[in-house]
Amino acid sequence: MPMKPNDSSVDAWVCLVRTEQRLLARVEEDMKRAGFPPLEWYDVLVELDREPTGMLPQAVVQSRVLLAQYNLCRLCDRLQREGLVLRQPSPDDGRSNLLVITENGRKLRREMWPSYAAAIETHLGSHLQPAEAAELARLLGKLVGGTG
Amino acid sequence: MPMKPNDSSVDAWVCLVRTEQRLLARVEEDMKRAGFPPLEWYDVLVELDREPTGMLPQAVVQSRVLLAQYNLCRLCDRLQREGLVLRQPSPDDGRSNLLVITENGRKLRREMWPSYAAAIETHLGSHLQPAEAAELARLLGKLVGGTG
DNA sequence: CCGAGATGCATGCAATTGCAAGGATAAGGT
DNA sequence: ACCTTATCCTTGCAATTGCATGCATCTCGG
Repeated sequence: MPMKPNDSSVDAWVCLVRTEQRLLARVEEDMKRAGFPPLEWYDVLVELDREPTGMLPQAVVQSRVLLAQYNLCRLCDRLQREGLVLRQPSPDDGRSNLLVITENGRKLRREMWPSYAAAIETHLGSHLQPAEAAELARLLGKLVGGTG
Repeated sequence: MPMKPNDSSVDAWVCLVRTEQRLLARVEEDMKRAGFPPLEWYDVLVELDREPTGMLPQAVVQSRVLLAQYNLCRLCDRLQREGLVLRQPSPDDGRSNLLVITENGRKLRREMWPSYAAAIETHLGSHLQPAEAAELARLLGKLVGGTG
């Protein structure tokens, strides 16, 4: 291999990708078996539900859930079709949509959480001491700076 | 089952998923800018290239790269179409395909690695001390046991 | 005010993925 | 041998994603 980055970096990279994908698949599978929609739905709903007003511009949600713009757009189509969110023209900016969570949306998010939390506990929490989980979060946090 | 909102497990979970997705997107983007195909291609090619014989049953590759069976099947279709692998009927098992890497496949893998290694270093290695990367890998390794 | 460029959103089309089903072979019990 | 069940691979169809583009609006310099 021509280049020689720290072996430990490559090892960490492989572990990171593989572990995340495995765990995410397991958690998603648990959620699906419980009859719930994909976790992306939860991600969007929880962002809106947290807001005191229950609404956010689509672009803000997009930046928080790490989805491509066209992808969030179509995800919102689906959420809207299911009556979980509404789209309102923004009074501040004629280009922007406000995404508004509906009562059904809040209800679904609330119902998903116990299963989600249980799956996280099963697939992650039960394998780590709290201090280890905190250390993991700290190390992961060091990786997300700027564009680097 | 109700859950404490600030549980360190949940925090670690969110960091894990978000960080992996961010970093993977950045690395894939670098690779694409360098004119290379998706990383899955690399994953399959490297498994075969590592084998002394340059071949493995499709099912073995599948279990290593964490893809659904129908997904790996179609990925192999693409690799075969590009002349990077061949499919041979297995002499041991009439149901099984042997995936064989071609000279072009080995060449592509070899050419991808420097860019891949550089991207890993940029997006992960440069943010962590070697000891931190090792610790990260260790913690992640604790998460993948059995079915739990 | 005007125009150039940026931003926020939507959509047509092609590629990829998920799902369900099916065909062929293998393994194990009777 | 026969039947049942499991494994390995493939494929049709629907849903989702990626990409390029288009449209309306906003921002900013003149």
